[in-house]
Amino acid sequence: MARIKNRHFTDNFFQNVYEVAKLIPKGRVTSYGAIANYLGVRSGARMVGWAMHGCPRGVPAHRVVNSAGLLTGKHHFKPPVSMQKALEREGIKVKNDRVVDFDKVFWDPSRELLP
DNA sequence: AATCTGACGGGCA
DNA sequence: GTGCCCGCCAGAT
Repeated sequence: MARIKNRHFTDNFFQNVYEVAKLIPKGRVTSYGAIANYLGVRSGARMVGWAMHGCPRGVPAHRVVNSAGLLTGKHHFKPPVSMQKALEREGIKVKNDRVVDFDKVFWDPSRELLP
């Protein structure tokens, strides 16, 4: 697929991001890059992050962290600690803004979710 | 129109 | 493990 550079494509991309985010099982987390990869945009991790900037209600944005398991987006929550709180409430342990056992709670849409 | 920034990722020293 | 650089694309100024 050649690069499609119109608004329609980005709108779909944002929608897809929200859909995938909603599918993240409770007690699991995923990364921006994983979602981008699942959507076919290899280097769209930043776009996923930007999509979360306007995440509608019902989208568990707190379950999306960066590839290192860091809660890089916590500063966008009010209060910022609410992200960690939400994760801990679901059984995910967070220490020093980092998800403990990230490899085990990691949920890869491309692998666990079938197209 | 040009430039900078950003809830990122991967590669390399 | 840590730090720096580059690529990536959409908004904001």
